[in-house]
Amino acid sequence: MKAEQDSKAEKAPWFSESLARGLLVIQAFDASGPNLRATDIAKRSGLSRAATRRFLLTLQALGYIGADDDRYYLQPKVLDLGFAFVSSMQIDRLVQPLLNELSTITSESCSFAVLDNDQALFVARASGPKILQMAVGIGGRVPAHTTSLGHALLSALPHDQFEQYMQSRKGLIDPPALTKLRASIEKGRAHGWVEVKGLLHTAITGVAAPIRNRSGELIGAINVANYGSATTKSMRAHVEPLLDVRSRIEKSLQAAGHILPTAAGRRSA
Amino acid sequence: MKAEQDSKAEKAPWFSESLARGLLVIQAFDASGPNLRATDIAKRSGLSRAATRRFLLTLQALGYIGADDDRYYLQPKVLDLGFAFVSSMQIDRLVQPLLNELSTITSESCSFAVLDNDQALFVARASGPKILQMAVGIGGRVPAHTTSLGHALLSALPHDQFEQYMQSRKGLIDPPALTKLRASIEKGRAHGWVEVKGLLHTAITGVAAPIRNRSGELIGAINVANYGSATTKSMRAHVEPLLDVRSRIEKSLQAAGHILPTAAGRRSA
DNA sequence: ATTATTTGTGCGATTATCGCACAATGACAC
DNA sequence: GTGTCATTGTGCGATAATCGCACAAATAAT
Repeated sequence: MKAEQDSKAEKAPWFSESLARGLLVIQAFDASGPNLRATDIAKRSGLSRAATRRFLLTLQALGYIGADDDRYYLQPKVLDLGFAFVSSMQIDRLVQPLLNELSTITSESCSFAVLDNDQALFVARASGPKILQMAVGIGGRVPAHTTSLGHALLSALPHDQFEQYMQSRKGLIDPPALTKLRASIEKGRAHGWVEVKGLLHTAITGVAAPIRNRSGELIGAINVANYGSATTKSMRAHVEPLLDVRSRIEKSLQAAGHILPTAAGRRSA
Repeated sequence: MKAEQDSKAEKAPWFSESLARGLLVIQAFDASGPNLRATDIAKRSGLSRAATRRFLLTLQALGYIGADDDRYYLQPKVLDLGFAFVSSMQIDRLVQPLLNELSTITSESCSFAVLDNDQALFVARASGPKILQMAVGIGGRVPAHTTSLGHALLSALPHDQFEQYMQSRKGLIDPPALTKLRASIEKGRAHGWVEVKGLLHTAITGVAAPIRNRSGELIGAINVANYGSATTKSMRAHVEPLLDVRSRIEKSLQAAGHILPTAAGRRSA
């Protein structure tokens, strides 16, 4: 039904077409393969070949794109853009050390993720000493309802946003699973943490807790995950360090002036 | 002496100012903290406040930036841009599994990195079972001369580019270290792999090998690293699996049509 | 209350960006 | 070898996108 973006849509005087188009070009590379020709990219991005070429040249001049003869490929520099996010959140400085600590205490893999629409997006991880490793790496995404991290994230959402999410999942998740999901989230809201067992894979068990800012809004979530034969009991033992590290991360982020410094400061009467 | 970008520099008819400026805005967030106000960003990016605002609004409309009252912050979606690189190289699908395998065989941490100017940029990693972990995570950078990965990368560079690198390091690295570096790289060129001990930290030892495309050009490098008391001998035992995995990664990338599919196809006479 | 900053926005001026059109190049078939 | 087809590089005039100033409103600091 997406009625927006129609043919003659008002045009906003502040919208920078060129920027939007240029970003389209970067994303045209996505899974499409390592090196593309100008025409391919034009097709993928829906821009004219001439425009595509101009953007490619520009990006090349800026060092984001390399060209070999007439094939184009992304340069590692584009990672700077993605990691502008990571460094803007100061993940490496504020979150990673505490995550490492948690991993050492629990001898398990610990991750930090944020919510991106209906997905949990892995931003940082401290791998545990166990052999089995999570297949999805940093920057990877997983449907929120399939992991403890996702449940923790959803449990910290405002009610209306959560209901909106649940609504959007209808038809995509079978009803019994949906019911279970809601139960899990409600338990999470009550306890401040969640436990999820055998959702993404039968052998995976995880405990997770949301990270909030000073005004209680969701920032992300951390978890402790076991990919083997952890008992519920053994996982429960990880909850205390989990919550401890959680609040230390929250303190740390707040001290760094993270998202909404005062948060009280809305327009008053 | 950067004589370029001078006041009235010819102006290129194909360069998209708007794209370049918009990207500047994203990067203005970098380490500057999680949420900035329009004026800050204008200052940091060197653009006029009006222009800055237009780009912020545009990026917000595209979902890359969030706004709260009048603070702006990056949304996780910007990671899509960075990971356009990772997915364009199909790291997760082609490299990560083999990296995991190498880590399992050696019981050590294994990483994949690419060369970005004078730095090794970590793109993927399989953490080993040991407690000690590398402090610098995915997306992180380290001066090339300080790690086995960096040495491997440098050893696969064309001679002129390598010499250019060495030239640029003069004055930044003390002469004896530079001499050692050159010796290490030459050994690397001869053997096809390098061993580096105690450079970034006295306790770190690593063996690494470059990854090349079909035409022999550098793509990246992988390594096996030990953060404890590994002997030279024990590390040597890792060389065989390292080289084995290296060539399997190369095959895998080539099969996926990686960088320069035929590579013979230059302009002939 | 008064000043100093900041934000939001309208506007006319400018120039950056558009996409067509053509020549040149290489791919491929026959 | 020659003829087709697809793709690239590039000029150009037309147009619309982008510029930054300037002013009002709002907020924070003195």
